[in-house]
Amino acid sequence: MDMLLQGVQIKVNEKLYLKDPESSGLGKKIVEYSIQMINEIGFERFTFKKLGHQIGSNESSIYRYFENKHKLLVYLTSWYWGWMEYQLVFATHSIKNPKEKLLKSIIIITREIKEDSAFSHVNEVFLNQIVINEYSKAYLTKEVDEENKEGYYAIYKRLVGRLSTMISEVDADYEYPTSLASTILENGLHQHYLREHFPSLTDCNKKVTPTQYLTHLVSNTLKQHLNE
Amino acid sequence: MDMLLQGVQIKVNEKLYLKDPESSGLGKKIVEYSIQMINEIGFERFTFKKLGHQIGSNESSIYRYFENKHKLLVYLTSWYWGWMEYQLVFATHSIKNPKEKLLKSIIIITREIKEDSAFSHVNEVFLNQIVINEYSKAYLTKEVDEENKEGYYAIYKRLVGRLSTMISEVDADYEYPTSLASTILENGLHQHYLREHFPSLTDCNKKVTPTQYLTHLVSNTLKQHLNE
DNA sequence: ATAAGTTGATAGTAATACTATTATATTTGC
DNA sequence: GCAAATATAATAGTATTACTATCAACTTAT
Repeated sequence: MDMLLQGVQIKVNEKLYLKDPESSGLGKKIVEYSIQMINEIGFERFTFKKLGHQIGSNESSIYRYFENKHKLLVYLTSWYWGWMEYQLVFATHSIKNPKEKLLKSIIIITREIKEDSAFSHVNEVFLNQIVINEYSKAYLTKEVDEENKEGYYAIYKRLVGRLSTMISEVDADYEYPTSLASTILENGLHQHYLREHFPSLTDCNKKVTPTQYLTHLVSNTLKQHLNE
Repeated sequence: MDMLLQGVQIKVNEKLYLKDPESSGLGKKIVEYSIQMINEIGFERFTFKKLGHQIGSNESSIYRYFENKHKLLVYLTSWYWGWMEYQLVFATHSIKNPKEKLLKSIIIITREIKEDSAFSHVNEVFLNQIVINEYSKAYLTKEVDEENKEGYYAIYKRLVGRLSTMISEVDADYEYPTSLASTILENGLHQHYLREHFPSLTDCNKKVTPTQYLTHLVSNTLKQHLNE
């Protein structure tokens, strides 16, 4: 996954941080090592104190970048969705055929990330794991409506919107393009999780990918309509 | 939803509690008010101390029933899935036609719970909300594999299994019955959540239910096969 | 009536999730 | 090259969480 990423920067909502982590060495370290650490010990056990220790920096310094670990998680996952959106647009913009375009998009969105790409301090492989294991915790909170109003989830929503549009371009009569789009994104993550921890709850395994399952699902759902 | 529930007891894994909450008045109070409180303030803010205060009991007494709030959450959600399984079996056991049976099951599983049923100290309406808002947090932890081995998620797995079987009975050639079953369960909850907090991410709304969306999805996916 | 078990009250510990203050580096602007 | 501005580190402190331990009081079963 080596693309023309030099000069490209993923923009996330500025309210997610107190000081832009991209603006300094320490900020980048915070991002780099928080990804490593959350992936390793999980979000619950992760603390700013531990992270400070790990990067040879002070807890209080980290608090100058992020108000709390929840906002850091929303920041990291937003970044991930921004990166995903970039991949999606990049890989599909030249595809004219709507069906082909949609199928390509499903591949991009639901595949497992196995290789780190060109953003030096962000490990997308780990970040993909974090999104699978922790993303729900970012929005399943009592503050979700306020945060949503503040635009914390704007990138993710834009991504669902893009996918929804592509679905409608394949089948303008399909009644649930947005629900189907959100299902692809969310259930893509879920099937990855099940494959890893609850193999008896999925048909996905080493040989069958969530991509295949969801491609089949979407394909048949829309084909049905086209044949009517 | 008034059924013959007298004499029926939902059994959950015994490792989830230190002392069976069904065995005493205090235990039942813990269950009743923890459901209320988690629903009200959310799982993160919920503590045994607050609960103790609410029920006029001591924090330490609650710890004699549940090791920690995580196990209480797994207990409550297990109970919910056990209750759901009961509803499912009860409502579908006499249906012979596989397609009809599956459709009825999807309704049972994905509908919003609006009425409290006959289990005195368990409010299923609140519990349904808790499952929508908090269930992922029960299994998205670093301890999931151990806990799974201990059988904490057995009821949920059995429920997915039942649904998967029903799918295969409608279409024996469909390649992803288990994934589709887990999608129905999980995405059912998710669409309810989106409808409430992210209306722009779903086509479900006051008039269109997650049940309709998922029924349509499954119907078309399987019909496709039957028509081949 | 006594023993066994349950609950309540109190105290205490380690960790978490911060905030505040001050000292020390480092950067930058001129 | 130096002063001013800014960033970071160190230390301390608070309230809350998530427990554990102990002992007293009360309830129930025999």
